[in-house]
Amino acid sequence: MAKSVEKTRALRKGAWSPEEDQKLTAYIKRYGIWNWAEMAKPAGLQRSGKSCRLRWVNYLRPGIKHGNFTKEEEQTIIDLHEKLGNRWSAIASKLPGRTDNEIKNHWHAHLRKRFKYDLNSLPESEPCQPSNAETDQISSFRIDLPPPNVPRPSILESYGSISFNSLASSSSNHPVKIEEKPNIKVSIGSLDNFKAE
DNA sequence: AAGATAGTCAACCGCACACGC
DNA sequence: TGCGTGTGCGGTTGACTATCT
Repeated sequence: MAKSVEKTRALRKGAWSPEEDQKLTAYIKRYGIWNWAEMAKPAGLQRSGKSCRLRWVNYLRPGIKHGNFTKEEEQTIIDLHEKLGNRWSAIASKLPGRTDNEIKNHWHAHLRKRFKYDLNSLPESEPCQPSNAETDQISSFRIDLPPPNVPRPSILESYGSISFNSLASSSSNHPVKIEEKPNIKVSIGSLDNFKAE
């Protein structure tokens, strides 16, 4: 399936260009997430499904906080890492807007180093809040009908209402896991179109 | 000013698991 | 029930930037 598809065309690697970001975002806004492996082509991207998913989940998804971790977030990471170990996705699920990749990076870059020198007294650091522009990205979200000749996203058929974050960060095959993700309220238009068709 | 080093973060890789057939 | 496929996850790498010498 996707593997064979991906084998047959040269896939781009490396950093994503703004154009690629725009294409992926526009495609997902319009059609939703139905199959990462098959989405790339109609979206006009020469990327693997994995690459698209990673880019979306870790960077493009609305609600992602970019910027420094607050003291509270750092403490949460420390506490959860003590309980859960290197289960970054589980830790990320407790920190809305933070991705497992970001937490993992932060841990390796900051916290492990801190633990090395001083386990108990974290140095003071100014919390850095994400800009309004970033948080304001969580606004309305419209999903139209899928393009011709592609399967419908089963996730949208199964749920009458859905949080955008759930839609964005999960596969259509694992609806149970979706509910564990932090809820970010958004409005999604045109869901009825799926049912009506 | 230029090279070396350290820090940061996006992205890739490979494995494991869930699911559908 | 086994196999193929898609997705999620954790570890790692590499590019880029900042700072130091």
